[in-house]
Amino acid sequence: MGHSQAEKAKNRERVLSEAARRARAGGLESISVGALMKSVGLTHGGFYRHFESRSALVAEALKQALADGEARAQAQSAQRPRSFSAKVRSYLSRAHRDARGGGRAIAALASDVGRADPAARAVMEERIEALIASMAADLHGGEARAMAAVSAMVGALTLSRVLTNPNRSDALLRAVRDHVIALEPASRDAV
Amino acid sequence: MGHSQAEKAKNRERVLSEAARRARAGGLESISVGALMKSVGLTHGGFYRHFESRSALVAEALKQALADGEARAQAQSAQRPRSFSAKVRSYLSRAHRDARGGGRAIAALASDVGRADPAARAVMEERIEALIASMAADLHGGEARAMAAVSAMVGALTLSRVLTNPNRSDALLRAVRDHVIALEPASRDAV
DNA sequence: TGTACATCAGTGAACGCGCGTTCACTGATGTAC
DNA sequence: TGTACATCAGTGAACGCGCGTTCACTGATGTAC
Repeated sequence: MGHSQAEKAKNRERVLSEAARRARAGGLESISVGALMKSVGLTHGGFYRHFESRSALVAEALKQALADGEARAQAQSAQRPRSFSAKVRSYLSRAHRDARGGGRAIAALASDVGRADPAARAVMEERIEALIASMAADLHGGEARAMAAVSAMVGALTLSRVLTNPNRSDALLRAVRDHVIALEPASRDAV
Repeated sequence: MGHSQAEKAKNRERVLSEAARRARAGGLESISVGALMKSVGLTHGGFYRHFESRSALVAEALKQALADGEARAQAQSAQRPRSFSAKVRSYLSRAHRDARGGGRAIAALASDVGRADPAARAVMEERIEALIASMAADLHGGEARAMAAVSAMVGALTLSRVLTNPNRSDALLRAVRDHVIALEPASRDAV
């Protein structure tokens, strides 16, 4: 059994990213110390060599969940910058709706965080503002339209995960996708 | 101490509506049998004269939370039918954002329910479809636009509850409110 | 380079606590006569 | 109308269970000499 410093750092990261995955899939409250450690192949006692408490982990897991989602989105657009419509299509895709543990974290965790303490809310606030700013840039500075776009995307993803009728869920995603894409001036004016 | 049948029915309703209030404020998982009974002035043991289990209560509380929200909305428009823009203004008001235990339940509970069993999802699905249909009627049959409107409203309310900066939260509500109101043909064409 | 020792990641038993649930009991309700 | 009795809403102690957390221990790591 190796307990080197390098392995410790690696284990900490494995615990954290598994916690982030669980948070995205089942909410922040679904993170349990025992189940978490078990799923990375460790026993619960060792948890406290990495984190001061469950609550400290949850705070970090929220950050990690948000960062993971953005990293994934940026990885997709790394080769060449993706168009506004490609971003919207990806966000409102069936694959994203069904990727419970994957996916971006804002939609999955927004109502959880809305009920949480101001510190957690501030962490997510920063990511929401960044998303609005990024959309506003795509929309050539229209912040109001960017807010509408982000709200519609987050709302649609959340609602599509409730609908049990797959056709209706798909239809909702498609309708909102087309609506948001049409907010882009270039696509409106066909420049 | 009176234990009449009339009082039993009244107590059951008090427990249920308190459970619905707690669900809207803190999520379905925030309902605890002990705290719930205490807050209506009873002891925990009596709970099982009214509900088979906590999980049975949660299912009913979800229905109640959804029904309460709609009852409140309908009460407002009882005197005279409210205009589309009045409905949107009310939904995206600061008062609604800040009414944690009051308010309508879809936005507060959608991500919780999205992770829940299909039965719970079907309960909320019905209310989502009804809301889309009602908005579509206001929008003269534009179901796609109604889906975009509902998504934007639910998303904006959820996100506005995360933002800690009150000015930005207000700005988000205003931007989405104006955007959604502009979806109504009459308001666009100024008939 | 080799040896002795301190460190500390990880183990697994044990802890207190809060939770949902059960149960024997109480006493007002409401029915049968 | 009055009396006896069964019912059952509500009480509060007790239960098992899972949870977060603690702790004595193990043994590989990595440093000091």
